[in-house]
Amino acid sequence: GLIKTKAGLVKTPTFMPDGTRGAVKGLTASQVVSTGVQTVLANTYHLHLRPGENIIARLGGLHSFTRQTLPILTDSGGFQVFSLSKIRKITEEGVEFRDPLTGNKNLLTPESSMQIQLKLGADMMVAFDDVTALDDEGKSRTKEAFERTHRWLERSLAEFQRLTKNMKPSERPLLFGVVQGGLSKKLRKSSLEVVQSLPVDGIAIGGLSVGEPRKDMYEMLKYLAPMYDPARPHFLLGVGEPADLRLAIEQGVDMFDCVLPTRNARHGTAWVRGDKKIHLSNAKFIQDNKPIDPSCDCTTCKEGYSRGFLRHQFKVGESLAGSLVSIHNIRYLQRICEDYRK
RNA sequence: GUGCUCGUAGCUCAGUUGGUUAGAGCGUCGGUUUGUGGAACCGAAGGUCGUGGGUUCAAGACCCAUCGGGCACC
Repeated sequence: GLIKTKAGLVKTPTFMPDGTRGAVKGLTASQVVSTGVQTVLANTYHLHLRPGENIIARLGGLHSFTRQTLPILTDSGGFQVFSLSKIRKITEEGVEFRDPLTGNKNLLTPESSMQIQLKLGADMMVAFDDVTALDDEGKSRTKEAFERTHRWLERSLAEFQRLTKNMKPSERPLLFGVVQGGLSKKLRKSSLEVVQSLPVDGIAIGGLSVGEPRKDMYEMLKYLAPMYDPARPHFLLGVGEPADLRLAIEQGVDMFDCVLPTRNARHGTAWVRGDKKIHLSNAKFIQDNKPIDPSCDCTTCKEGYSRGFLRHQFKVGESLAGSLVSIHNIRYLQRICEDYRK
């Protein structure tokens, strides 16, 4: 498929690396481009706290601020306040939470999430949703969160429409609604119907890949596959294992984002042909002169950085190793996407 | 040569008036990571306590000798 955004076209399926604080950790904007990805993610929650959307707007918006020319999708902050569950309070109005660094109280609502994302200058935005875990405590809240996510979606959409009504179509960002419902097929189906009944530009599937057995996620993706609106892109939030990507693409998913390629990279883990993982800090690579994956076309492999060199850099704590392997891992996922486009 | 001082894990060091199976940090080795509070975390291996005697129910610790390092003095 092809997604038209105000910053350019995005071919799907596509993988988006997470540039949570405005940068994919350890990479320059052009290094990110060099991996062949079509779009990157940035985060409402983090950028709102620091440096703040007003500062970024004053510095020309996300593209100017981060020097990234690729289309940028901002996440809504819903997942972040979920992962900060210890210090948050959910009300119908929104989520109250404390800045983990300063202790300051903050309130994120569907309306403020839309305002922040627009101020940041996002090309694609996500509606503010209520995310739950899939453990026993989370399960007791699944239905409540599912219902609230829909009410919040209507508020997100209303605020989005209010703020963008005077924009030309070519300047207007795209808005994704989020499907919730935990591991309940009944709720998921209903949630998908609600989201697709509204004039959102894309469908995001949230609340999966949060620790449930892989089988459960696969089953849900297979179940949802025939029900997607084919005219709109389908975005599976938070998925980034190669095998998961393949399965999801085969079940009609168009977009992914995940911290895994970059987090793994910083910790010395690289994917190689066959979706296998290697731990570059292992002693067996001390004298290994081969690139991470001889069949890979990423710049790290093409320029010949050896496993032995990378191991050394990891062992002495140089951040270059994490950057070089991030380029490789992102490229690995991007190649999976490209293979499916052929 | 004399005096003082120090020798405990690969490294740097804890180790109570002598009291279970001698600990830590770092390093080494292995693993975990799914809409980034994490360049984070979890686990494992690794020691005849310089050596040899002695005292004691019991010694890393006390005594003697010896080897090695450091410092001071002659």
